[in-house]
Amino acid sequence: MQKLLVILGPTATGKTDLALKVAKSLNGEIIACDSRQVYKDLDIGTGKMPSKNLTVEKQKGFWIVDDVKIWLYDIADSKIRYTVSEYINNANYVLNQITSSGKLPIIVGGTGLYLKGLLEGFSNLGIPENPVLREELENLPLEDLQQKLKNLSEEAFAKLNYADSKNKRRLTRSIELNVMYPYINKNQKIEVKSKKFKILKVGLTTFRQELNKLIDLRLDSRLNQGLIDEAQRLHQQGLSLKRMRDLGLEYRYLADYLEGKINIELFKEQLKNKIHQYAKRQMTWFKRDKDIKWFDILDKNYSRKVEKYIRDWYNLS
RNA sequence: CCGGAGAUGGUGGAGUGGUCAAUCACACCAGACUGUAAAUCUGGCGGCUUAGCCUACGCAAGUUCGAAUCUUGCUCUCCGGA
Repeated sequence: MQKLLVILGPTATGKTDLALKVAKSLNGEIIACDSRQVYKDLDIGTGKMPSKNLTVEKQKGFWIVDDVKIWLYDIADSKIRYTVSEYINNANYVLNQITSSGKLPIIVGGTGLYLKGLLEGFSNLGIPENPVLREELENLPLEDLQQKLKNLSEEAFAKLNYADSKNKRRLTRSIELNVMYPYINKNQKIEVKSKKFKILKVGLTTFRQELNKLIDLRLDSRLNQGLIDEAQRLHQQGLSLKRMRDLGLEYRYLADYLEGKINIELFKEQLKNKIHQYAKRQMTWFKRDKDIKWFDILDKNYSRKVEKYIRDWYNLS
């Protein structure tokens, strides 16, 4: 059976570094699984630009970093929202390419939803967003959205968990789905990668406090790499502040900074906190997946351990 | 040294006699999440033997049935004047 390696974990744990090493030794190619690295020109803030002095060659649809192909960088326009559905299509395409060339595909990323969608498939992918409906629902209060969904389907509302039943965005999507259900073919096939591939999931993490320290250091190094210049350039090229805020984390606070709402000290302080929180959310998501084999990146023998673990899996059957 | 303002929970900052363990925001902790996912949302957040009790709004002493809220003294901080 074809093998598929997945390297995942919260931000700032060195997933790509590990992937590059493994790709070299096992003749692999990397598929990024990151909801923000897909956007063209968001290089420093999304961590596409390696911090070490590695060679980088940008090509259409992929980068070559240190002689290793990394797919799914720069495939979207940062001004336009890209979503899971597109990711799954794009990633499937690339996955087939790599597989048919006989190489080892290595999925690297921290976007849990994208990864899950790719590996397990999603049943609702056939139903795209409905801009007209969304605009109509956009400014309704929570209670109205809840009522609308109940009217459409009492069952659908009941299926939402407590947190989601108060989440406008989820309610909107659920309404959207239920409006469309009568008109779609429910027998669409869901491709499930986990059945086609022999998958190894490797998780990289460490203790919260240590992780936070790494995040802080990384932010400082991104600032040195020219993070602010990058944002300024993007803004000049027409990326609105509003859109930057939607992109989250560095770009959200960069927008505040460019607008003069916060100074550099506040920028760093607030952003660091937000990235810490983000890392925590990533862990919350990944913790549920019991197939992940976790490694502590601060363990003295970390490198040796993961690399051996991966090699053993690769060489076995 | 004189005049003025103020000291509230990890932080900012409400509250000016009872319904205050104290609005709210941030931070923090935990969680959810199948088309915005770096997004969005939920719960918790003084302590405990947790339908109750204890300790708390700078410190101390008072007034009152009752004080974070009123009075007096002390300590400290900030602003203005010497």
